[in-house]
Amino acid sequence: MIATVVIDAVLSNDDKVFDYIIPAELAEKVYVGSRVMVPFGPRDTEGFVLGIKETTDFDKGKLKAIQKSPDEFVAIKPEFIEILDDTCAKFCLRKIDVIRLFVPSTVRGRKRTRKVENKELKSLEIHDKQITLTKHQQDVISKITTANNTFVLHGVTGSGKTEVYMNVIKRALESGKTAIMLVPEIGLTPQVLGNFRTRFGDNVAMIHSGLSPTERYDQWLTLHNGQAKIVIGARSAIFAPMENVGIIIIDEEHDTSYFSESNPRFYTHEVAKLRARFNACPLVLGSATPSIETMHKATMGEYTLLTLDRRVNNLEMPKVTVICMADEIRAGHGGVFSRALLAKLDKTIEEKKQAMIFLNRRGFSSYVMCKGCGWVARCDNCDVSLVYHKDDGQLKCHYCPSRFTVPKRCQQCSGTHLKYGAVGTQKLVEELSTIFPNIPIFRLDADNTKTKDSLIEILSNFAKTTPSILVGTQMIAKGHHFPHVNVVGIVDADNSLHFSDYRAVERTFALITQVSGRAGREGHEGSVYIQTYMPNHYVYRLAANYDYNKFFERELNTRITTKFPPFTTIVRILVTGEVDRPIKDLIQRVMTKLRERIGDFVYLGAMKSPLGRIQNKFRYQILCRFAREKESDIINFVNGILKGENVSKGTFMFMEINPQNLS
DNA sequence: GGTCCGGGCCTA
DNA sequence: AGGCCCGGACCC
Repeated sequence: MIATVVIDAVLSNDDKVFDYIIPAELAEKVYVGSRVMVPFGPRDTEGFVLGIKETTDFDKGKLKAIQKSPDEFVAIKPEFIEILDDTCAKFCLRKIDVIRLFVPSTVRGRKRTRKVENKELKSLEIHDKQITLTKHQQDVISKITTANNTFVLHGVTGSGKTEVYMNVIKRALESGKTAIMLVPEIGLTPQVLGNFRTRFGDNVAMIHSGLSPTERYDQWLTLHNGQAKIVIGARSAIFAPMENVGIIIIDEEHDTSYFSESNPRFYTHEVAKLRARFNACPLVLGSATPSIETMHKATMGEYTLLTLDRRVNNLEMPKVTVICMADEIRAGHGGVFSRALLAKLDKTIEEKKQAMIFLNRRGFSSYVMCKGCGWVARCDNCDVSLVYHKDDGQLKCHYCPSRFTVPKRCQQCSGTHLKYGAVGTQKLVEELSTIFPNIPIFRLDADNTKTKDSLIEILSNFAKTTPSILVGTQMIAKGHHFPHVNVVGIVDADNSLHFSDYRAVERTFALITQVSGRAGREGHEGSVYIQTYMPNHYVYRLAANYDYNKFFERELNTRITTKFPPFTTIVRILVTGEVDRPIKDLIQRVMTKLRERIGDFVYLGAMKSPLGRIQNKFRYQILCRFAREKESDIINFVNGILKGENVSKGTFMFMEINPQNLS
């Protein structure tokens, strides 16, 4: 017999497969999906069997034989073989790119990791207890368990979505099936894992990119051999090697982390749909603020909409107050915190409760500027200003690892009057410590959660300390459940509105709704203070009233009139490289070809990308917008052009469909 | 990914 | 003419 083999190396763009003889002594060991060692050119290489057949078109005399099949198991399960081609086509990936998502590096490669027995993964348990299901929850559960649709579960924060998830998962397990539960970020997995282990025992595995190679191998194998029936994880867990999947849940489905923004680029929802179709199982996209695209599909009948519009136990939604910071200044109050928020913090501390302060900017201040000449400290390698980090006394670039000492004088005019720009989380902690000297103030952002367990540590310390205040970036917005938080302050809410991006308003609405949802979860009224310079912006008015439906309607109208997704398809082609000129030429060539071969698209331009240089690489991009063509046709068309270009070493070119990030 | 091959271009 | 560097093709 002859095996079709994909070589585990990035060969070239033509995505070839090679035929090999299966020797008689390996006939019982080589299956479709098996990992094999084959002679390839001058040496032996690893590969994966994608098919087994009797004949070949290749010159039989030149066929070589498979050397060995090293594993006791079949590395790629039939389901993945089945969705391989569709996944490649959807995201313009080569077979090996996708196979590497299916089979982690710990399973590939020569080095075999030893299985570690009884390895305990850190988990975090915060709440507190079995809840009797509301009628709404029961309705939703019965709908999900009776149809294999893609469901959009639109549930306000605190409406008990997690309880719904647990129940549909329980049903899946009861009928002998397995379950995939995705959360938007690694930081959330320990908490969810803790809650699921309490309910389901050690049936639960966890997969995300933060695991050590050994842990990852361990978890992967546990799922692969069927020992664990549930996987909790970030986006890469959509590739968990389980069989007979009975339910797939994507929680906080609007979250951008479900888009892989580096190679290999894929969109979790699309993979989930392929898996759900293969397994004939329901897919649940849950969120308090479903993305415009998702909700649009629900209104068009492609997805089934389910709604939970009440909090459990009839809790009120937190009361939201929008505060005009310009008014504060006019009243002679120029501080970071408004008077109303300060008063509420006072009261909260008096009542021995907790507060969360949200600011989507880490560091101490966002830039250092000379008051005399306007010089701003910038990164040597990137087109961005440097952020001052007071805790380690450095200027840091947020786009590369560069660190600089803080200048005492302006490096242009030698002036000594340096101004520190917009406040970050570090500065907020400092201010709060001055105002409330005896109250523990915790901080949570990308800077102090680098080590594996630091996030869990901060969260659990905050959870057991009353009164206290937690300051953080959007990391604190997602899903965490803290019963004693009754006030949430949103400092500089406008921050995310100012991105020149058609999704900026949508993102701001989602962020405010998420953060607000942290307040008042356990029988006491919560309050939220939004500090803004644009108090009349509709995003604040609608977020304050929890009026998602109005917001969706309004945003969808904007997308129609401005011709943005879901009514058009945006394609971004980005080229990066160390030398300016050739990249410029390359992007111009591609632009010309795009223009030559298609008449019916709105051309937006080829230009230096908003961040013109990152990590010493120049960046140019083409943005175009297709109004009528099918997405798959667009992908094929653009990809055809890109493949025709020879990209020199050190230069990268790729396309993105409806990119999340335009910088 | 590694290796081999050939064209281009420098030097003598 | 000889050498060597780089980019492309090829590997079942």
